[in-house]
Amino acid sequence: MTYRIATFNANSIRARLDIILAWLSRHRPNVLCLQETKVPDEDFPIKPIIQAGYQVVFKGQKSYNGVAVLCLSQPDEVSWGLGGDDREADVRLLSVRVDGLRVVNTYIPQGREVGTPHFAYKLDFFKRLGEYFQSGFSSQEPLIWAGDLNVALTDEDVYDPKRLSGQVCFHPDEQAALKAVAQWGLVDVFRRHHPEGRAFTFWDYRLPKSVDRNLGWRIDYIWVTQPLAERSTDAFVDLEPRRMPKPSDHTFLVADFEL
Amino acid sequence: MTYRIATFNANSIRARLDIILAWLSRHRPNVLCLQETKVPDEDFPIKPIIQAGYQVVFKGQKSYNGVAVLCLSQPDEVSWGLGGDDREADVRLLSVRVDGLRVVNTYIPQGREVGTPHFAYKLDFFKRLGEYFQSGFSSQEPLIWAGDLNVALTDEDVYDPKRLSGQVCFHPDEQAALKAVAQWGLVDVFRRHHPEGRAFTFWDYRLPKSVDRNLGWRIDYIWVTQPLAERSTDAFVDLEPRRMPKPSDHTFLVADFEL
DNA sequence: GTGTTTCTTG
DNA sequence: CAAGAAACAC
Repeated sequence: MTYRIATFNANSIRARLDIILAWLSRHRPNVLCLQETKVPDEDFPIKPIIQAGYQVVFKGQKSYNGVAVLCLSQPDEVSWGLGGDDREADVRLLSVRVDGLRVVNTYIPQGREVGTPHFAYKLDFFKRLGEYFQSGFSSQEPLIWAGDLNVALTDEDVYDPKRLSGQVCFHPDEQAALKAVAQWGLVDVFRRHHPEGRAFTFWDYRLPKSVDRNLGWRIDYIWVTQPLAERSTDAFVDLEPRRMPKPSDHTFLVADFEL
Repeated sequence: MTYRIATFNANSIRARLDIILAWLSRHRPNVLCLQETKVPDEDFPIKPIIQAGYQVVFKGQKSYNGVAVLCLSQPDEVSWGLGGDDREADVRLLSVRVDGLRVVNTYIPQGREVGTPHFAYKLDFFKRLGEYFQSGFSSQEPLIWAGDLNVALTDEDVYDPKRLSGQVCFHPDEQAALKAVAQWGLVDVFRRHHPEGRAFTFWDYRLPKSVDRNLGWRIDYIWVTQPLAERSTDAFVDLEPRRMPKPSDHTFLVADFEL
């Protein structure tokens, strides 16, 4: 049976609720990872999601960050954050076990400007995430790491690699940090199915007509361990939600598996 | 042929653009007077109005006030304000000649609290408006005075005359000031067709369920000189726009004439 | 450009 | 309750 997992940076789950519900109804993923829900837990829109037939786990705060995982099956073994006393990580990393799979949903810090404390925090977040996988899981087991990673890895992953080289989200230090995490034993399922070619998941609101001119970035990912890579049948970006009225600046990335 | 004129306090023309365009398309008034456009002239949404088949003249400012007149025919002899050096009156009174009629669109000051300088300005505005009609026009000619006058005249014009008596927008001094203007030779076309009965044009956002409980005020008017009063065939309040999502706190008042 | 919050106004 | 402004973040 085909098992579908998707990821979407909603940029406010409340502002995007209609788009998300329509997308769930149309694509019926087994799991949807959401980032930037931007809502305190007491205001999270649980009801319409339940009504759509999904289980939901989440953690958020006012204004910034916030992650959620929606599942057709009941998830178990839910955990948040990277351990230690970094409470911000709790609204950036949400891990669930569902249908016998481990799903780790992350909203990696954006980093603001190269050289700032925010940028250092981003690199450190990757480092701790690498340790998190290393010490907590086996890459021989089926594990999915999905989310907005706020890093484009190659020249094919940004609209203008020359101009953007060294900028935040396209800087060698970030790329190395992300690769180091993946080195543990993760495969970029989108690239597995599309080894070359541009396909973006994010288009800045601030660039006029960025979608029409395809001035985008591939910064949302679904990485999987080998047992799942072997069973992956397809991966694609769905442009449609980014072309709807009042879109997020990101769109949905989808991966299918034959389980 | 039936000639239709309407007035609407939009409470932001940008926030109400869809409601206004839908209403224009459905009711096709020859003239629509708008108040509280709340937009500087450089940001006024001219294009969609032209595309709807209307000419438009307007004057506004940031945040507060602002008036506009939309016409199927091209208006001429456009003027703003009451003369003198009161620049606020320029974004509260807009006069056009169109189809051989004089249309004076006003957004009368709300007055804030009885006894304040704002209340005094409101009374003075009425006084100067009386002089404006007296010295500039003949009540034997067809003239229309429309807009948000921020005064309810009778006990039939507010939801609770006992409680509201003496309050701002239902105070004897305001009522006298409005009547003194009308005394020049103007007929309240809504009351001409509905000599009694409650029919409101404004429901405060702050009163819970004010529309359902009909806790309203009749403070928007279309007044006409005798030549037009004789030709008036109907006048009505259209509740529908006040029941739509994201409504203004006012709704449309309409008057039809056989010209 | 599009979210968020907080403030001010009616 | 719902406009607008201003500040902040991405």
